Amino acid sequence: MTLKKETEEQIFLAAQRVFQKKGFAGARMQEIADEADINKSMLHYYYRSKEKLFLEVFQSSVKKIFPQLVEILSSGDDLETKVKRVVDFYYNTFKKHPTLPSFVIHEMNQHPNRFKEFINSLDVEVPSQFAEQLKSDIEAGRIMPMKPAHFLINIVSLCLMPVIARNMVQTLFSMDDDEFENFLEERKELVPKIIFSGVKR
Amino acid sequence: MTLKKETEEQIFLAAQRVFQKKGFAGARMQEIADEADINKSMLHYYYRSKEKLFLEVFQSSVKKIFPQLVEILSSGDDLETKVKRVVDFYYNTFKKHPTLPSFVIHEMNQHPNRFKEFINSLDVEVPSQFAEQLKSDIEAGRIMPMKPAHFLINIVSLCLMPVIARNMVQTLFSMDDDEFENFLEERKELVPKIIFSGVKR
DNA sequence: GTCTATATAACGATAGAC
DNA sequence: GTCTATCGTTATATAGAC
Repeated sequence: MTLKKETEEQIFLAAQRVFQKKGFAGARMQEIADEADINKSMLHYYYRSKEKLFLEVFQSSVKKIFPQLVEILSSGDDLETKVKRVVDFYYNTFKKHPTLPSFVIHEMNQHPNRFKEFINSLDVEVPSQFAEQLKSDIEAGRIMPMKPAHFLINIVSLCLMPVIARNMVQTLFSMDDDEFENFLEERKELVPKIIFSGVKR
Repeated sequence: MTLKKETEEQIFLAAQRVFQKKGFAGARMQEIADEADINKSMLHYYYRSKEKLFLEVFQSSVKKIFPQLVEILSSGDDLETKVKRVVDFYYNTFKKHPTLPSFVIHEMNQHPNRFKEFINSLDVEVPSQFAEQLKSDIEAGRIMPMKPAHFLINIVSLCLMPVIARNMVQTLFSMDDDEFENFLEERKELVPKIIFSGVKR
């Protein structure tokens, strides 16, 4: 008997890497076992099935993206600070887990209803105070008029898309890995500027 | 003998639907055959293997996204017109093919090198004239200062992300399908406004 | 708990009749 | 060109020894 907790954790971490890279359909239990350096039977011993192992990884991945976002939006900060915190949070998270967002999106699109149920079970909701805060910044001319949904989707789009489509960006603009890292760093400053670009003159 | 061309075309269209929805690893030859209402053996008769059928679908999908983009950027239009045309083009394309962008991104991430080679074989390149055009609009204060790569990625991000993450948007903001369609319509106007929001005051 | 061996099912692909 | 039947492989999952 090695330590039970360690083995289970090893499997989970390996599964996370493989699922996030290959997706559920593309992942192989053998590959996860190899990645964890653990016998393939152990995967079933601890998680019963590929499906159950996947679900744990998927739900844990979703939790990395949404609750933190809502937590920042619910804070007492002013809007500009919130936006900067969201941008920072996303770029730091995806630096550690580059394939996390495309994984969540791909699997969410495979099972939309399962995803909806899980999100609802987390009750992550955009705080009602947020809409008023946005309205006041719009009236002050700091942000161009738009609904809260557009505002949030804009931030998320500008942060996530370059990470998801990294290969596209590097190919089209002939960037090597260092240049791409630098590109992302530049966006940390650029994205909040765009979001707070005020009304068109 | 039914018409050869029609059968081959039927298979391709069915494969397009299934691959774009499920991805290569998640797609089943039997499902493509059912979707095309054609015997499974015919898939191999016309396309030899799943891999070859997939490649045709993937390459055709990539061609739907990039060459048109470059064509618009290379035109004689002023920058604001170009942006509006790009936004219109993407929203119209993805209205017809909602799963196209997430499919291309997912498969591109599975085989980055294959993707790069194919893109290079198309020689889709951002026209050199474009950087100068952007510079002149920046100097005129119509756009906040940034490199061409940021400018283009911003447009693509704001257009593609809501389509790719449709289920996320609809879940978080409790939109039904009609409300979501309306949301996209609103963005057709909003995105160019954001892009041309000028310098921060 | 961990391993080897194996059951079982699914899937891509082909052979061969028509 | 189109069909049925089937081969060969691979993948998930389990049985059973240790």
